[in-house]
Amino acid sequence: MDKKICDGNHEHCPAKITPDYDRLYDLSEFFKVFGDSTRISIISVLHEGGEMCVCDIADTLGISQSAISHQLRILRTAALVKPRRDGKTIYYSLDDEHVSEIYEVGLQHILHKRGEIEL
Amino acid sequence: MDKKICDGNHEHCPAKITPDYDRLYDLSEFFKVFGDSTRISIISVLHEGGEMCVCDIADTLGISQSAISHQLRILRTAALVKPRRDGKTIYYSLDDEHVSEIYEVGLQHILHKRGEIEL
DNA sequence: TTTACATATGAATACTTGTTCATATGTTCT
DNA sequence: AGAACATATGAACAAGTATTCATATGTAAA
Repeated sequence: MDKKICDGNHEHCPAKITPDYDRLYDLSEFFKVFGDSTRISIISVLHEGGEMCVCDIADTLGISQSAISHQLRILRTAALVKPRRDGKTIYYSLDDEHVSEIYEVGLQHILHKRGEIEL
Repeated sequence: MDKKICDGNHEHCPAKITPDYDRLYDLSEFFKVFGDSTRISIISVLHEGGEMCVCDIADTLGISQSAISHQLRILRTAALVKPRRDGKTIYYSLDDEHVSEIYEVGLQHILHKRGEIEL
């Protein structure tokens, strides 16, 4: 009952590929976290400025403390940032080296597309 | 009228950072494209299998031709894939080397988190 | 223990987005 | 020209999500 959409008589009919949907789902969820301007801004700020407290992030970005806190939770859950408490203040920093790497590659890509970088 | 949220008396009050919001918005839009399971599956399939036509992508993933076509448009608009017409058939492939790079780094990240890879 | 500060969170709302269904476009073959 | 095939697209609906507002938690100082 394999419902073929096309007749399969194409010149280029590639070898069967069996996608690992679990992996791909996790992967899309991972990238989804980068795909919001507030969250990528938080990542950017932590990437540039290193460890920073919530209110300084909010102040730097001009976004409400509540909104930042909500997004930090998502970033925390995804293990992209990690908190460190010092008294009343909680400092956040990037958790994983992959985060910086992906941020940088993505940035290079859009700078390249804008012609602001030669590569 | 610089409404400070915190009093700024923290031990670690970092140097002023001025985010480039235009860049960050573009960057988030870029990552947003990766952040959908259908689109990342398309990217995955093209990454593994190289150039492939629409109906083979749909067939491989078990997703309707219409849904694939809609998502291909988004990928095309973001310049992540490029089409090549051959008669009735349109073959798609990954457009930019950055796409593969980001896909691979992201995959490594989640495999690492799952403990399926040592790094 | 009150008061003030830093952060987190629940509920509600407004907005975005992915899929389906039906149909349109464009190509090839007869 | 007409039929069949491959892909694209518009409209509608459902589902997800980011922000705001109000408030709660937790910590430190008075």
